[in-house]
Amino acid sequence: MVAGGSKIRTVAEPNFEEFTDALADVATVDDIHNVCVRFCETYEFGNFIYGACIPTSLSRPYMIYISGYPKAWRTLYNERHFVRVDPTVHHCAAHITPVRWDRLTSLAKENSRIREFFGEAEQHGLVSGISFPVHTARGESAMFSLASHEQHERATRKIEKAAPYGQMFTAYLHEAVRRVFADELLPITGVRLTEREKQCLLWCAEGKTSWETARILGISERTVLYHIQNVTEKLNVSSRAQAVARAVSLGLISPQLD
Amino acid sequence: MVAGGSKIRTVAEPNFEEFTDALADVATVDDIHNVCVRFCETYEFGNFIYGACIPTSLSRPYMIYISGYPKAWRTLYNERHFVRVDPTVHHCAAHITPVRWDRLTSLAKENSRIREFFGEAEQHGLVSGISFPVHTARGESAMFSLASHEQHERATRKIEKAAPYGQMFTAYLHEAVRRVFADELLPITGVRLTEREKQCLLWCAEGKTSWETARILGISERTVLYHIQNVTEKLNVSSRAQAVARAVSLGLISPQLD
DNA sequence: GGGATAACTGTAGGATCCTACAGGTTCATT
DNA sequence: AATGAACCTGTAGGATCCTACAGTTATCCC
Repeated sequence: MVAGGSKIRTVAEPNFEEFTDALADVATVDDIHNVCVRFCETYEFGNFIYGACIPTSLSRPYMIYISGYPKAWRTLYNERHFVRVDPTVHHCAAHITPVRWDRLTSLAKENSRIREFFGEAEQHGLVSGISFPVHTARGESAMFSLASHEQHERATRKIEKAAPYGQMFTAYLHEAVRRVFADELLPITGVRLTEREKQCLLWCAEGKTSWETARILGISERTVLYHIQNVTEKLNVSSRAQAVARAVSLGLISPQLD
Repeated sequence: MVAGGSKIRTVAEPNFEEFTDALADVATVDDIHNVCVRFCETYEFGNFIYGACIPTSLSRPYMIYISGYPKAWRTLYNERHFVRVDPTVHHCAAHITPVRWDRLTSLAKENSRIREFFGEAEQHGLVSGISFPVHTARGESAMFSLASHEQHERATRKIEKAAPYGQMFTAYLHEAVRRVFADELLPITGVRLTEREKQCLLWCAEGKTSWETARILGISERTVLYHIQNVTEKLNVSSRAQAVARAVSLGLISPQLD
């Protein structure tokens, strides 16, 4: 039953569980940073960066970065607003599969801003690499990139080797970050809605009026308004449409799996 | 720079790119099924199943299954509504990391329905295994499970070995499924909003009234109402709150990354 | 008993939304 | 020249929402 039509080859494989175990234990951002550094070294990359975008009950999402990139590059990146140009960010925002940077060079040919971006990155020793996206059911998105100063051709082998481990590492990494930041994020993401509040908001998101929801739940229309009002206060919003938007992106409301 | 503190060991590693390449080429569900079968065999598992839940502009999400499970088990699973009990489904709905089934047995001790579920699964040769979740920016969620008839202890080695590849395979698998179903899903997920419609809906989701949005966009309030109305027709909904819910879960509206 | 919390209900007025009617401009494609 | 798509605007009436004021009931915990 082993290996249908696939070739088997023998390579050195690092002990991956070391990293998942380590990430399960981290308590601080520094701990996480250290695990990332070790991962990076193990797979022979010079730099890494992790970034996450977490929706909140505030008007702006909460951004988290854990950087193993040169500080000069990070500064330039922010000053020049490269996040708007960076094709790895665009890929990771839309996809779930990793992207090798050499697959993005075709974009650079057409777009001068992207070409400029890659040029500047190279100046800072970020030549080849791979980026891993991850998205959660709560609408959070994150990405983890591994970078090398080597040219694409020379780095291909180690990029391919690291790919599956990087993908899985990214998932564990994000869950670890989420744990470490849990306390800090609780007030803006950990909004607790009562059962009734959820029900009323859910029916609202399904297009029902307050009167219809009242009939469905067997309570008065006034009570439905009352619950919706409590929700808008908890979510710090000013209309039921906005409440629904927040609730959906925070994962407080979700479609049935059944 | 090689391998900081991590142990290096030597194992046989299947050629993983074979699968990503194959998934990039698939055109039908059968093609996908065959790739899954090969993946399954390569990593020495007897059964697999893939399931996806895709939000639509209809009231119910679209469900897709690609099954390499025994038919008798699938039938029983549906009849008994095991999807509500199945702890792998619950894990994958909430998490982004894979879950080994032996880690879920503690739940079975406390909950008789879960215990019953695992008992029935064993009867059908599904004893040990691992499930991989994946979520997309568009609010889609999917999972891929690999199952073996062997007891947990005996299967641990191959589960650990398959884990990183399974995780990455699941991502490519889901993107392949999404491509194959693109035409079929287009009318219910591929709703196209015009630039103005998006702007109006976005400000609505940010809590602005039509009048405020009109001021922001420099148009009349009537025109904002007109665009919102077009959106509700395109999304097949009856209120702006419902339109916002659909738009957010379909990924038509998203928070700024900047 | 007091305090906190969740759930529930009523009245009322102004703000906002929804819908139906009726019309216009611009631009690209056929 | 005609068609369609996107964008734009107005009036008007009824439906619905939002908010403020003003309560009741039940439960759980200190």
